[in-house]
Amino acid sequence: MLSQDPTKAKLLEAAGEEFALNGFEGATIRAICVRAGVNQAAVNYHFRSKEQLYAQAVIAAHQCRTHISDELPLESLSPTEALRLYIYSFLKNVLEIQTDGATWRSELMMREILHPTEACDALVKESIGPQFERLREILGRTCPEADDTRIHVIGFSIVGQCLHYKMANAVCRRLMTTERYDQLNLDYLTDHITGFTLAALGLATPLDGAGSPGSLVQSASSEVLQ
Amino acid sequence: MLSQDPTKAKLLEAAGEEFALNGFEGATIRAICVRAGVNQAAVNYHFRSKEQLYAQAVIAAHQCRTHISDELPLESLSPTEALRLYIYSFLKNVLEIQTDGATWRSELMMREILHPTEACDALVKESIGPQFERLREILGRTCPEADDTRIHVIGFSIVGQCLHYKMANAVCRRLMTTERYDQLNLDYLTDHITGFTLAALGLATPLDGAGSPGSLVQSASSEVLQ
DNA sequence: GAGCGTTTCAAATGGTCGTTTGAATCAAGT
DNA sequence: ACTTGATTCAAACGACCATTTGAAACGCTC
Repeated sequence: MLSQDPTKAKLLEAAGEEFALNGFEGATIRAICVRAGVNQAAVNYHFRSKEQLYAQAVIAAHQCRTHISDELPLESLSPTEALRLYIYSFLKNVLEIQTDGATWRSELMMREILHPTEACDALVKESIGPQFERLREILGRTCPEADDTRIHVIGFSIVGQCLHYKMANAVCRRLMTTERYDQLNLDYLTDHITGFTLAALGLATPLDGAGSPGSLVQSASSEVLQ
Repeated sequence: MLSQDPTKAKLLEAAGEEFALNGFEGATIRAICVRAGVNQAAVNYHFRSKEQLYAQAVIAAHQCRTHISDELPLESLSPTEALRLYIYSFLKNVLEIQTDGATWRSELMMREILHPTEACDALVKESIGPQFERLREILGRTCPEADDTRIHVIGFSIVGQCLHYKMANAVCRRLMTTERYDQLNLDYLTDHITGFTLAALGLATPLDGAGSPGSLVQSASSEVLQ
């Protein structure tokens, strides 16, 4: 946590968890302060209101997130390898298979995405935007002639596929038997979404009759395929 | 609205709008009753509590929705044409380009998907499930050898791409310039997602260097491409 | 250790929430 | 016209909410 003041830091952490769990309206200052172990009046002293606390909590939450954009050596990989690694990392965050127990951060982010408040601008500018920019760099290499709009919608197709397992998780569970749902681990989904996307871009053979991800296409493949 | 009682019907309608707009915690019984033009005590008389009203409102809301599964002649079309029509109809619902002003119904549905309550089971069973079943029928024709899990994840890839423009709408806007965002109308997105998906399945040529959706592949195309 | 600005605290404030109440009103059978 | 059961109504209930208050506790300089 960036804040030097331990009370503010504890409040931001506790507020993030409570807001993620119960939403803005559902979370109470009382519960936040109990969780933080501070007096109830501290919220209105350090922040001016519940709204301000929420905004600060959202910003603070994603400042602690490990950013894909910061750690992955995407430039040193081929476009297809970079894309696979990006999807893998994205899914890993989405599926909350994280070593630390900070599963509430992405939950808070989903709430802000679906029902944006004033904190959304900061969230996009500092976290989502740079992360998406890395994806656009990869796609710029796979589709050198594509215009900016096209790059964006291809990016949205990739991100949309990944986020669906977070956003509509409850529905996905109910649409499948439990045993089939349990097959959808990180590796399976990475293979599927990567294969699906690479085939769409002509960088791998299409999903076969059984729907399995195809193999990589050799260089200069796009001419061959057309 | 199915309910014969006009008071219950007005309450369910008003509750749906308020819950969609403000969420369960944010919506108030007072505001719902004002919107419905009924007395405040009517909620606890006709429904037992706010929770029950919410559950009934969610179920009532999607019972009025026009179901893709009911009206489209998917079986009479080729798989590729059926898929395009399905994606078009799905996007049309998602983007809320609907003649009636019932934009709040899909909003209520999104809330229930992201934060499911007891109403989620009914929602999946009666609305989402049958709709997804139609998609699975189409995909069963395009990927005859695929197992059930594979059909599901391919379906999720399609639905995920479409829903992203609803779920993450605010983020999509902020990631693009306004003029570029305005390009993303129903036709553009239908072309893109259909082309992306058909290419991934080997039913169309991959997106070209400019990222534009490719043309349809002739029959027995999968052997040619491999 | 006196003075002073900052931070914490228990308690209270006013407001709004979901729910309840009991009387008023309505509809229909006799 | 009277009875009876169902529905509506204005008003009030207790609970909980975010926020405020003023005193107490703290950290620091002189």
